[in-house]
Amino acid sequence: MRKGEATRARIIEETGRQAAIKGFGAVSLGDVAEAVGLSKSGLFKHFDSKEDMELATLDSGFDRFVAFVWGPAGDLPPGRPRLEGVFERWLDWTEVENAAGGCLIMAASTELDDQPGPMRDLLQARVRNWRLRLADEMKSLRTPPMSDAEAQSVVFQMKSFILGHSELRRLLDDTGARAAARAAFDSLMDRTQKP
Amino acid sequence: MRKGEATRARIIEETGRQAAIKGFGAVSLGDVAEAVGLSKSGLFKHFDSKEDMELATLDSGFDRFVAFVWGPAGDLPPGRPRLEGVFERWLDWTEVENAAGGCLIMAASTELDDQPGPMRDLLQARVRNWRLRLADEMKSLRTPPMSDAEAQSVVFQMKSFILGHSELRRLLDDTGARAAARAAFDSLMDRTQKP
DNA sequence: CCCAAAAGGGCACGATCGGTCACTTTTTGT
DNA sequence: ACAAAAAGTGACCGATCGTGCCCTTTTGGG
Repeated sequence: MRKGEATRARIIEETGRQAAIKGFGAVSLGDVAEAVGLSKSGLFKHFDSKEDMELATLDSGFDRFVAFVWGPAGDLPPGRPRLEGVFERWLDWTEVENAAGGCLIMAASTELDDQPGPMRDLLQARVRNWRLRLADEMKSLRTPPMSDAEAQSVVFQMKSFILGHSELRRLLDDTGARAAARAAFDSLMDRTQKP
Repeated sequence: MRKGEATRARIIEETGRQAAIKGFGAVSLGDVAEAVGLSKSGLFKHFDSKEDMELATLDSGFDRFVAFVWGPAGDLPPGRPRLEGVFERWLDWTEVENAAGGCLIMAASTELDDQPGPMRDLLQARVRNWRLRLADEMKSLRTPPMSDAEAQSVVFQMKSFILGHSELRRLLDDTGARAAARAAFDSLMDRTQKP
């Protein structure tokens, strides 16, 4: 049962890559099967249906995202250094690590936000959880800690700059995207830290 | 030749609606034809191909966007009042005017940013143009006017808050999305106006 | 009213869609 | 080494995909 897991992982990886480019709705089983060197029917030994495959891809994609972005930041001291590390890795995630299609989660968010179902539910739950983690970290920026409402407001702006950076970089081919995002985030941190 | 134009407009409207929800790649001619009460072959009397239809939809969608968001702001005095009007209408556009699937342009931006072709080219050109218009307006916030670089930085943040608002509202079902976006934008305008 | 042009329907095409089934090959635990 | 379980194949299903062709209906200008 070892071989199967490896194949399953390869399928998930390939599905994620294609979904980030074309969107989940435009990914076909045939394309994935061919890219991964399997027959279409071979896919069904690892997933019950296309939706099952998509759910596994989204869930695993989120795991990889959190590990990539938060992982290295765990070594940094809490508060601003850690938040800056997270922001930097987040930028890396969209423009370096996923050079082909950008961030799968971001693509899925705008694709699925108006389509009720298990995919949207999963996405919503995990994004909410991620924002909570960020908000918690925000509080340690000040003593005494800021209110939940203020922390959420800062998280909102942080995420906004990530989204803005992605558009600037991926759609508008603006090489200054990273600098723009970093400047906006630094200013936000300055304002948040001091009264 | 009057009747045809009306039908063409209905097709474009329906295509835009569906594309905002499912993405352009997942819109089928059959679905559009049925929704507007035509046969599939009837569509081809108005468009040469599916891509032709999509291009017309995106172009027309952008026209409607600019008319809706910028139109009413033309009556407001230049500078901050006008920019606040634009921002407010922009929020309306994503959550009120397009209640079903949100902003078509935003959906298309994340879907097409990694797919080279005429659709991406059109989108890129029109988004760039829109940002230039905003940047021009930004300059009249201060005397003497701010630099191009600074104006672009403010536009970047403004657009970021629009994107952040959309995610908060449409994916996370957060009713405080509008307040969060407005607060962030107000703060940005304050900082930009004063030295 | 008339008639050309525009608008639209019917139908079929090859390709591909997600998915099933029976079968063969490979891997794995013992 | 062997049998059971897992992994993978190929043929095939009904439905739908985008599109072209030919026919009928509707429309609008003279």
